Amino acid sequence: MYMSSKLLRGSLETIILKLLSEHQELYGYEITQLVEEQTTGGIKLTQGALYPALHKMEAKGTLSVETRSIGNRYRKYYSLTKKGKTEVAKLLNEMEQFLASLQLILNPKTA
Amino acid sequence: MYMSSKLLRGSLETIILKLLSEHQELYGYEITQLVEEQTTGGIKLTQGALYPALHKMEAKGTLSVETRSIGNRYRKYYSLTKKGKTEVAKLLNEMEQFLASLQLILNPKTA
DNA sequence: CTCATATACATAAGGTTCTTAGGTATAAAT
DNA sequence: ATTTATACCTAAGAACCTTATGTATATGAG
Repeated sequence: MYMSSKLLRGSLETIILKLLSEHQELYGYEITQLVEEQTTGGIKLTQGALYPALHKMEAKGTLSVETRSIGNRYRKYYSLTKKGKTEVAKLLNEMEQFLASLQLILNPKTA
Repeated sequence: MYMSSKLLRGSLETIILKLLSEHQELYGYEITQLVEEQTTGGIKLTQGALYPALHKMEAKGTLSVETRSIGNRYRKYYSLTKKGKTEVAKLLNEMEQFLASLQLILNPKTA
């Protein structure tokens, strides 16, 4: 499990929040599967990046956790807090602004 | 002079190479101006990020430098080496792939 | 004419965020 | 029975940036 691109730097948190804004709750491993599926393998998260990110977001108060037993195992289900919902909107907005700027560099108007 | 977004992490080198693929030669300060103009202020490079990046790219062999006197001052003009031209293509390709993947997360097909 | 701002280079300390590498344990598949 | 998948975790180190600072010349405003 690897991440594939240093371009991902800085966008992991936004990606996690965005997915949780569409799924109500997700556990860590599930997030890595979702990202890989939705991007058809284009983006693969490393666990070394994912878990610390989740813990950080929980500490910040944007995510809440509920540990649930599945047979002899457990999963930690994450969901957005109220603060998290505000944060998604903010980060998605920032990302769109940035991507728009980046497009201006990548595709300069030939006008 | 500030950078505005942690999302820029990892894309600075690509941006510099892309601009030099369109301008033949540019000096450092000129690059910061160009980026700010082309993105209408959306992206502002910091000198603390720019100059080390230029030095690193020169060391890697993707850029060549020519120091030129302008009155009592000097400017360091950078241009793409042969290796640099190959690198631009590669990095632009990687960035497009990544952005395409990112779009799949941001705008999941509702189909 | 003087003082602030713009131009133009540079480095260094520190922080964030990742990679890489390891560790533990259960479940399923070959 | 052994490998692969699931599912959590941490730690050392690297990479890349921010912030702060330094130096020096040129220009513009009052």
